[in-house]
Amino acid sequence: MPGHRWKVLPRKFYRRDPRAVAPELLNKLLVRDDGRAGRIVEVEAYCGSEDPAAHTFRGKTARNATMFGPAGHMYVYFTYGMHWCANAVCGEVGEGVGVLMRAIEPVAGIELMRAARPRAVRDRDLASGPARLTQAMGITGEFDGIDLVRNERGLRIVSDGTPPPVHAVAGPRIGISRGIEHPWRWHVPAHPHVSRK
DNA sequence: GTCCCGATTCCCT
DNA sequence: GGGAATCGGGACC
Repeated sequence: MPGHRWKVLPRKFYRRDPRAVAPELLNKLLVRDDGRAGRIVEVEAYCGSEDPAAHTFRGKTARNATMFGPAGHMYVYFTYGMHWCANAVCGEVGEGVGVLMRAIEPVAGIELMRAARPRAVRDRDLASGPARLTQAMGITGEFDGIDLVRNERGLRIVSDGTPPPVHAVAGPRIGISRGIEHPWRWHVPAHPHVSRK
């Protein structure tokens, strides 16, 4: 992989409102040092104490502690008794805000992703969905709290120079029952690897 | 301690 | 479109 041409996103990129960070994460690359990499094509912002859909809405707990920590770290949580989901922590320490990565387009290490997701027949099913994404990339609870800026556990988010889409599609978030009025989901227009239309 | 349900996925109809 | 799988967090008694 031409890693030397990739720039790791700096801490300051994340130290902002997640609603500003989220659309700018589109077209960035989530990269593992085992060769797996994918282009981020769908994200959602979760906004702490002002957002009833956020895990952090009711304050800090053992489970969500990472979200209240420094920006640029990764919050990984377990849900539905079987799935992991991954977020980039944003904002300032104590805010409990971040961006859920919902879909990537596989761009490297696709054989490893296939091995991790043997049931996915089509490439577009490999990582189009928040739990599919973590399965394809091999992300589990062991990655909760890692510093993406420092490439901990070999995981990072980089730019290859591709800008975010000029007109990202915004709409309601998926799978939530409260806060549905907020258009805090963004995806690359007409991209086949987005989890839903 | 008990109970409900979730930032989901997959398979069946 | 509907339901099962599967279990821990968190609200509430």
